[in-house]
Amino acid sequence: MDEPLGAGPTRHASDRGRYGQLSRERVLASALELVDREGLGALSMRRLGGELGVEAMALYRYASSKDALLDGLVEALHLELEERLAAEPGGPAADAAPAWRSGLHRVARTMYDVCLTHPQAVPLLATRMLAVPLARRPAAVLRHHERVLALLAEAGFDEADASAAFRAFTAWLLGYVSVELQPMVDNPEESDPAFRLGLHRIPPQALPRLRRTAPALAERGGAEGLTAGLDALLDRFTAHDRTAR
Amino acid sequence: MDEPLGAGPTRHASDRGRYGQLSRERVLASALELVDREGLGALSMRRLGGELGVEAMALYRYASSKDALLDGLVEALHLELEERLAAEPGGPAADAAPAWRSGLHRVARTMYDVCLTHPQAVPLLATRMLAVPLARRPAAVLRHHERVLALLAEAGFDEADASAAFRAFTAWLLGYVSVELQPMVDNPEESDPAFRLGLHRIPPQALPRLRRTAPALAERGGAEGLTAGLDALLDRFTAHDRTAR
DNA sequence: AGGACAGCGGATACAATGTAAATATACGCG
DNA sequence: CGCGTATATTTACATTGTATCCGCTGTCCT
Repeated sequence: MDEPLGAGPTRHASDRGRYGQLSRERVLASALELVDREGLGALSMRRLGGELGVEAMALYRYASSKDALLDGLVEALHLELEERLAAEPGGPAADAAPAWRSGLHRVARTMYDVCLTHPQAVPLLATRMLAVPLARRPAAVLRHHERVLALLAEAGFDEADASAAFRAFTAWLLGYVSVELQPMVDNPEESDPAFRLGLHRIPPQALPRLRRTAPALAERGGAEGLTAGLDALLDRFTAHDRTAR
Repeated sequence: MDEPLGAGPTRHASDRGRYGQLSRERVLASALELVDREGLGALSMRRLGGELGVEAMALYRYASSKDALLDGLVEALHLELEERLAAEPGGPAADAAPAWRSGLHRVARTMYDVCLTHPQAVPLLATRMLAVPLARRPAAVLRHHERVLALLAEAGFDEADASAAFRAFTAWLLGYVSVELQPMVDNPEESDPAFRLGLHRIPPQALPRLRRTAPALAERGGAEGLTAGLDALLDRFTAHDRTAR
């Protein structure tokens, strides 16, 4: 850590090509990897710099602040969403559902999968993303919004209903992944689901239902639970002048 | 930063009865007030100490860490929920809905109101609260869970369905308040809703639906939107062996 | 070729934060 | 009164985000 000789601050950065190696993609990918591995709390500029073999301040060329970096992670998640959607094209639905509905299912399920891959990053979706005013959200997020709106338009919603359905879609999706994926993060190595919730040491007589239901609460609803609830919500909006379904 | 005179570190804390004034309630109330006024980012131990006329370290007697303090805020929100539920007793529902259903409506609506009063604290619900394992959550939160489970049991759900319905209830409630209340925080003084989203400077031809729908997206669904969606979700779980709706 | 130049990364510095440890103070009880 | 315990303060430190300035690297122009 000390500078033994050489009064001038020389000879440092010439140790090979640590020059053009950084890029926004590399920074964000490395940040996401770090968050996946050690959680959001481990993401600091110096730490991330260390991962990339670079000084902390170098990162500021690719994200103008830490908040901007977090927004970048939100963007990265949506880019991964787009990749996955493009990978599995999901042609005309096998089941009898209309195209717009299975389209929304596919978007929701894919987002669920993305979040399952990066559970530690989920809080960013529920907070940072919503905190950013619509127009300033990363392009990938806006494209995602646009895709959902297009599917809703395809369903024949007028503007008001589409807007309501859009908000319901977003709320349900974010709420669902938050509730479902966040608990998995904290005691990850504990396989017994009942124990993972720590239901031991709930006072025995107090809160009887909670105590009884706790094991079942540790179950996951999975992507099926997501799409099932989504259908329920969507039906509510389609059922304006016709009967549900 | 220097000590001009008086070698001994005396004469400081004798300036009147700043002694037994602190309490957990006062600390949490002051913290919540500060968050309401200036946002979560303004909540630091020193700042909060300042609000209470006390040094930062004094707070550690009432919250063992900053995270514990944030959990305390989650608790405070749920205490306020309980107060409000107790205040308006909400006897037998005026409408024809069964008691359990209007009970759930009331809980959801009241929580919505609480969040409306403290929009800056909403992110804590969606992150801190879910991150804490079930059994370690504050007592008020557990009582809230118990109440919801009791209402679901009253509805005749078996354990598995009650658990699924409980998760859906929580996910929808948290997602809804997050989506609905969080944007309101950042540009609070902007009354025109379209402008609040900053839909200006969306590229004109790109994202046409988003651009067209943006004004409608700025609308709020209000508590009605919350309960409507809740009904849709609950119906999905009641409709096991009977036809939907 | 040489030399300006723009962009990249490093070095240093600073203020703000959470918090551990030791210390001083106030209150209540014998 | 004095003693003990709960309460608050002081001091200190490591960690964080980030402003600023500087040297280095590669490119392009003449």
